[in-house]
Amino acid sequence: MAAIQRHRATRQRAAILDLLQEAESFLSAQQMHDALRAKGMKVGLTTVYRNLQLMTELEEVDHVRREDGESMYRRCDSGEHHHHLVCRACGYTVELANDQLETWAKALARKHRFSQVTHDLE
Amino acid sequence: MAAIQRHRATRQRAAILDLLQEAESFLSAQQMHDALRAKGMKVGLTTVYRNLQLMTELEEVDHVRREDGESMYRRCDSGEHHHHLVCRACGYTVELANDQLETWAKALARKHRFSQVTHDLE
DNA sequence: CACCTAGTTGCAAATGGTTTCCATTTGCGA
DNA sequence: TCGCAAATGGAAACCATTTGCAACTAGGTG
Repeated sequence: MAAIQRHRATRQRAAILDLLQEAESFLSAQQMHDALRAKGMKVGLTTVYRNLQLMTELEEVDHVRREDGESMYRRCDSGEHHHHLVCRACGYTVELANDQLETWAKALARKHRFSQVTHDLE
Repeated sequence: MAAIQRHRATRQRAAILDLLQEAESFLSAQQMHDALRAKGMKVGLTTVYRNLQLMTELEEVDHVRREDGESMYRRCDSGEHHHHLVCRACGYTVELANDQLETWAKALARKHRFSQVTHDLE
């Protein structure tokens, strides 16, 4: 949001980004924290949360909520608007770039007199 | 879950259901609690949560999560699978019964070799 | 109608994810 | 090398939701 913002390159931030880079599915903040500690890195849970929040704002990672309300994060390949297909069993995820849905959503919104439609689909 | 379960008709349960009946949009457990107290009714917050949980299991109410993770509940007209169109400003909601989406979702799932697809769309 | 008992209630305390406080550390431009 | 704002992290605060438990009650039974 901030017009000009300087972000430093810290060991912790790099570690979190690396972890997300390797991950093949969504991870929760706590899972990342555990994984980092397991690797022997000293990173505070608070720091993980703060960086994920920052990266989400910068749109470097995607953020979705599980059914139980826990936040899950994932580094996305494209910076564009898209959806995910998530396996409930193993968490395997497929990214979707779907114009059809967009078109459909807009038409639907018009029909019901809504505007500025955004949507979530998992 | 229990095969045979007897549910009593209590003052509190009726009040919660009434409130949902009148509501024109989603309500959080806390909002309901406040509303009931405002009406002069003595209902414990715990009771509100427990009844909402029960009603959700019995599929008498729908349950969705707001962006911030808070649970919102609404009594639905139809007991069938459907989606909602929610106004981000006022909370006004439209229920959708959409076969097209279902079909699309299934085709998409097949394409990516998923099965037993469920989805959320708001 | 009085009784029984499992469903129900509600306060307090516990949970669990996430955020805030604040003192200390650390990038990094000058 | 200096200086300082950004960043860190452990503890405490937050807040929605859940659980423990003793008291209460709807509603079927004798």
